[in-house]
Amino acid sequence: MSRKITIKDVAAEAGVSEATISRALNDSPQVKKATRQRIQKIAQDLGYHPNGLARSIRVQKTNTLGVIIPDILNNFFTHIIRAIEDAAAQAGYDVLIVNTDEQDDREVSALNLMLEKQAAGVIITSAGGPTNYAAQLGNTPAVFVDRMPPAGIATQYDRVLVDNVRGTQDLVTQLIDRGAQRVGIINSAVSMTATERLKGYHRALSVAGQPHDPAIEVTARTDNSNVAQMTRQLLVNQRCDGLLAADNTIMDAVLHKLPDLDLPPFQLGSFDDQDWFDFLPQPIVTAKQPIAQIGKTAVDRLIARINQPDLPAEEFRLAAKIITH
Amino acid sequence: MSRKITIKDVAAEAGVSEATISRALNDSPQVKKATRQRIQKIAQDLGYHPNGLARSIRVQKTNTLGVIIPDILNNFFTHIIRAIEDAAAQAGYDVLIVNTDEQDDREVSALNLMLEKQAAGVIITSAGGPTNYAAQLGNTPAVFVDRMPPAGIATQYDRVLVDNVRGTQDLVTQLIDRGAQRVGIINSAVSMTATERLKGYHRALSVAGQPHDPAIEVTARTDNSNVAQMTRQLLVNQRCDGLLAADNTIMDAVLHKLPDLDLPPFQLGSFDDQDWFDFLPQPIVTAKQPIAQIGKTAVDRLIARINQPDLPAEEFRLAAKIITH
DNA sequence: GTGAAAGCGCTAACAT
DNA sequence: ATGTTAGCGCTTTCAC
Repeated sequence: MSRKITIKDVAAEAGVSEATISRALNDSPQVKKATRQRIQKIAQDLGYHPNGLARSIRVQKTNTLGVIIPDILNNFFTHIIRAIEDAAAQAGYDVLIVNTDEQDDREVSALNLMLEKQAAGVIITSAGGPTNYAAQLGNTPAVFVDRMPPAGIATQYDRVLVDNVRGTQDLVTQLIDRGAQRVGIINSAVSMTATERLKGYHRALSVAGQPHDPAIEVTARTDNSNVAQMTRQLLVNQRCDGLLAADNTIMDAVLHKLPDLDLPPFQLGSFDDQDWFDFLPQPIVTAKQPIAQIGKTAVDRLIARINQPDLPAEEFRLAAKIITH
Repeated sequence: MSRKITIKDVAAEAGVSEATISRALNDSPQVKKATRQRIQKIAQDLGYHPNGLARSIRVQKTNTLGVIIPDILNNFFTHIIRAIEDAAAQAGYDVLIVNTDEQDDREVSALNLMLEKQAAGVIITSAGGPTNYAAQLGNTPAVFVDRMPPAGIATQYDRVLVDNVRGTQDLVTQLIDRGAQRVGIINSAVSMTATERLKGYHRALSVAGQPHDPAIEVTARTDNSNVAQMTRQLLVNQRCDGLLAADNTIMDAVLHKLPDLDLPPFQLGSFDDQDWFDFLPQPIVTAKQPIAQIGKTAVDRLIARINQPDLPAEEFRLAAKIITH
């Protein structure tokens, strides 16, 4: 098996120094055009691919952004990934994605991997557990997206996320406008998200002059294993005529349960949108996050911070849009 | 901003040579236990993370597998990614995923990126266009998954994919068993996949003693822009009482069109499964691919080839499973 | 059991 | 316009 082609091989073949090869391949203006073309052809013919690791080590920087994702099977996050990839590519960065499956220890490994690969910065959407970000990250630039780190340290980092309070308020208001008198909520297991979405829910009720009832405010487990039971609880026992699922995975679990129940008409709402909601047998209202914009904002901010590390930490809140399927 | 901590800093702090640090951190048996523990503590305290790029360059290998995906928004491929990540992690490899959005030029860039990052091997599920794999890859180990390279060169590489002929045959047979007398097919734009799925379709018809009719065998564009019109064509104009979508993206487009049409009952079938098919207003039969197994097979084979480059190229065919939602 | 020195592939001063 | 040299951070002989 032929050894890997290096710049040395190209230099030997072309009869010039390695430095000239390097210059020619990097389009340095100071190498003669004829030489450059000759060298590029030789490199091509030899099947030469520069060793990016060696390059990165020499120039002391990479063009890699690390991205930590809690659940790659979740449609919301695949859209995030795509938006991040696009924005990153446009800025000349490549992306190292790691899926943690909502496991804290995998988040720690993911971060380690990214640091070892010398990521220029990281985008974190996992933030489940007790990871000590400050200690792990050192001074690697980081932006948190969607899921936030613990309150104490959140303000040290840039954050990009949807306006949960407003989005949920608008969503619940819409359910009420459509006739719901008693809207139950199955909230998210992610703490800050849950707090904000609950707040929006309460606001909508207050504005509509409807009472709060703790009995119809329940919280899903991370794996949604209790959602089926809660769905029955709210729609049957508690006689809710409106149900809000605080994210798309919860809604999925709710939908799986509904056929078992024999229910009078009720209003259904979900934070996060899915294309296939169009196919459901009953209408559904969603708060659709501006995912592309979230991804782009995160990347732009991260790159800004890479280039200028002492920017003040900022929070970016983007508006959700109410959609009726 | 504090400079990045290197092995040199740890050596200075510990009062030993860099070589000893390296040995200690790599659990070399020849370093005294006390020394090792002392060094590991110092490294920890300093927030030292080894530079993986430098390491890779020195040992002349990486533990990175490149993965090229045509459409990260497609549920099928996110499952593939997850299976690959899991199998790779288990074998001590990390994964570099690049999404090409079905664009040939992005596939070429993706491959270049992987070669520059010195990927130990690549898994390719894109294979859309005229990429010259042999020239691009050189002797980088590669495994093709799901989408195959052009016929001429396919046999030079390992391939992992579902048994399309059998899967489609079983699927169509199921539709016929459920009462369909005239099953139309909207085939995939991916050529080899299409050929095989058409073959399975024909076989099922032959076994059932039903005639072939080219008028009800149509092909979707890559972007599915013609699927809506074809759906009407088959179900209305051609009066099919059965419709097979040859992949999940086609089925999605079909489902979006159905509400516009006012149809007598008919049988619906789809290659590829989706969880949310459960929620559809009418039953649907699918051929579910063994995705986890496909991913694991691909990774295992790739790693085998990395360790033993002159293995003969092989094809792995895995059976799909018929599911009725 | 530990240190000194070389070198992986590349680029950037500094020469010429 | 091109060559020479040094060195990025790490591991691995080869000494001791």
